[in-house]
Amino acid sequence: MSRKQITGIGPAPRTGVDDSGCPILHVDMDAFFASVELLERPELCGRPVIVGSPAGRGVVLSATYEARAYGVHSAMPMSRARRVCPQAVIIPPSHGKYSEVSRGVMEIFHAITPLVEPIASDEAFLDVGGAGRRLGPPAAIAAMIRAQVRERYGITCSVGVASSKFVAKLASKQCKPDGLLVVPEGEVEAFLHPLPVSALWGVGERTEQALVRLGIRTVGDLARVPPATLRRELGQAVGGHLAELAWGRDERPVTAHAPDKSIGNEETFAADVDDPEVIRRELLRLSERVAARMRAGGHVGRTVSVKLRRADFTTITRSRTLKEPTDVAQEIYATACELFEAAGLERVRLRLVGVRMENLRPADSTARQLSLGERETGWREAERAMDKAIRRFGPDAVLPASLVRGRLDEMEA
DNA sequence: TCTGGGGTCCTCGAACTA
DNA sequence: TCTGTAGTTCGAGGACCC
Repeated sequence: MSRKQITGIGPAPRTGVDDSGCPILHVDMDAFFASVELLERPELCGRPVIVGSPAGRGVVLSATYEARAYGVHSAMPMSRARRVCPQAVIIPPSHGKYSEVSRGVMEIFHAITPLVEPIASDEAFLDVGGAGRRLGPPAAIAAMIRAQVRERYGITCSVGVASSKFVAKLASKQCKPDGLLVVPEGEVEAFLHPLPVSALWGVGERTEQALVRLGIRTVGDLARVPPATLRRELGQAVGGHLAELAWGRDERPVTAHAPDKSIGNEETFAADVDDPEVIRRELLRLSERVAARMRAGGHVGRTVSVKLRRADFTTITRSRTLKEPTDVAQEIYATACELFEAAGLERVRLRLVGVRMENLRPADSTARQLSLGERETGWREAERAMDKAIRRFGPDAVLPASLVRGRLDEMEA
């Protein structure tokens, strides 16, 4: 196979790489959070560094390649990470810093094409099909992006260049860290088929197990199975999707503005909790956070969903669709409490609670119906006033009374 | 060997509606 | 009016992603 891996930050890749049918770029920052931390602490370069909560329950958010060499990976429980790599320097996360760098990197992308689809703070798809005349072929644009990110922020990224999002994503993963990989249109199958099925987007632990039971271990194995068999074994959507991906077929366009579908917050307690009062207080805190985010984003939502995770990690969700959409924390909280009570988990030890709003729509497209007897001013206006105070004086400027009481209880304890 | 937090999407059964 | 059917919506849970 003749796919070309180009590493380093040269101005344009050498000739011979056929990137003509490859307008899609997937840019993925290397060990993003850890790299940002090293900018402030250059003395740690070359040492194993883990970003994650140093105490309590938590998982690894990011790790340098030196830490990964010991088997540390993201989402690994911190307690285990400390055990496999005791010499690692552990840095608590500072999300504000990462957001700032992320915004800057996204600006670099937007200067190249308006067709930027962010997937997370550290990766995005770009469609550079329309930028060729101005900036050159896709591989040259990819090299330029890598150079600019390194120059402006001192961190590295890897870029996959391909004819589709899915192949570009696999390509960037294959060339990590600090690499650039073009998969020419005519070589997609040769690139894909030797890869393990777990490399495919949408194949996690469960699906991989199901595929292995069918004797399918590589993407090539998968490609040889009739799509009808995959649909029967894995379901219509997943089976059909994987049958297409195995041949590199992925028609999804790069979409710059995908609307939010849900907004939620959840919290894992430092120790399991079975006191319904404490849980209700947490539901209020989460409802406040969710509602504030919805108002800030100009959303209202109709479905309130509550997530409750027991001490044994089994999780249940309960949801209810309201008659009218809302962005009012008190309405969300009242529904969340009803759902919690209806779940019958009072006095059950819980490790996590969450509140999520689904069925979102723009607030300005929704004429709100006042219910019979409802005053025109109320919680909605009070919460908007709270938003203003918080913007001016900080997040602790205004709190519901029960949260203030809760905080006092914590201080006294 | 203990599992965060923020999301999306899919499946399936029940309830509802035409 | 009752019954069966088919389509749609809702709710719960699970799998997956970063």
